[in-house]
Amino acid sequence: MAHGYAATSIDTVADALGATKGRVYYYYRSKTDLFFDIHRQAMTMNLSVMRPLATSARPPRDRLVSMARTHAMLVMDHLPTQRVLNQGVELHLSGRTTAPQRDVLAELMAMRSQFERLYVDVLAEGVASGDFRALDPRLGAKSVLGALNWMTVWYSPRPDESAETRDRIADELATFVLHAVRAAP
Amino acid sequence: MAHGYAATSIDTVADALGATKGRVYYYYRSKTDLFFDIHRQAMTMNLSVMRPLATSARPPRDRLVSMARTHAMLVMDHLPTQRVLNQGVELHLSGRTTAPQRDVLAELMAMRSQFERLYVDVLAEGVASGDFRALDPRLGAKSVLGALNWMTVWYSPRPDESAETRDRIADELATFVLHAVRAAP
DNA sequence: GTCTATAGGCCGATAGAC
DNA sequence: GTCTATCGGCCTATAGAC
Repeated sequence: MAHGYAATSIDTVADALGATKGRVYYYYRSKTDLFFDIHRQAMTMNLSVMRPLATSARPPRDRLVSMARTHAMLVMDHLPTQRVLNQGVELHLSGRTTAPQRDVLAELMAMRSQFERLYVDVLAEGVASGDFRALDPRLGAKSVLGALNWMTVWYSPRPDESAETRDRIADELATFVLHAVRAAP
Repeated sequence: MAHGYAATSIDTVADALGATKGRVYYYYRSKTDLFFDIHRQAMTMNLSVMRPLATSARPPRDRLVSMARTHAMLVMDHLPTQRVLNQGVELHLSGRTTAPQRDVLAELMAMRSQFERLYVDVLAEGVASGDFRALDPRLGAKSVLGALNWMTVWYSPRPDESAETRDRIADELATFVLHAVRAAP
């Protein structure tokens, strides 16, 4: 989470646990398996938080705002976890996986797609209802995800940071996203 | 560019050149120096392309649209280079640099700040002129950069991709960004 | 200027004591 | 279940031949 997958050794992980490699390899067969497990846990959390918001009966505008707001809060509250999620793509892109790992990786990429589709569907519905301007929902979702996931790059909690500051950031991001896609009033 | 900094060996770099390690180490004292040089070249290119657009005499709206459009094109035309740029942040975040490298890294981070400030200044000017809604220019710039830089994660050129497809993507992104910040008409 | 050869170190993974 | 010890391999970087 702190140094990236490739740059982190199992010894470092063990140190953080106050243990040695032996313990880590008792629970995980390989470094990749460990990464996959963390990735799966993180994505499961994200989906369980975001799905109810995406599929509620409220109008597309409200759903998108609550999704973006909650998404931003997720990044700020679980920054290391969200960083891992973004590293998952890198691992996927590099193609540096062995054959048996590829199935697990495929499962994780499927979860990523589910997550992204929550945004795509809300955008498509909003375009159809006239709430949102005519846009390609898939490109729109990529852009929304970009604005929000990019927080993992620049956001760093300050020691004296108040809950109000985080609220303000989440609100700004959600407003940005809503304005980007809504139909001109 | 393809596998990430940590996961790429100098042997791999040499292979791509049809050479061996010896040649690489004749030109660069260390792997980090090589990375820094690529990073500097990439950022210099970005700044030289984007600065004229950001500082032209046109209204903030036009400048922002041309910046976003060109930025998107930069990502699509120089995908590996832009990926390297985003990895620079990771290296910065991890703090895994030795003392002598820290000065060079600081220089690169200064160039990153200059690049980001191009957006911050245009946004601030647009807010002051009433072209853009009341927003925090720094947060707005982060969001804009997120939407655009996130392209390095999802964009992958298709073999049969036409220039029109790229134009459409760049236009969609630029429209997204403009709508996100402009004042309600 | 480019190569081969290799030093020196770290890392992923395993074996086996306790 | 956790440890120590270690293997084998890869990687950064250097030395020296050509």
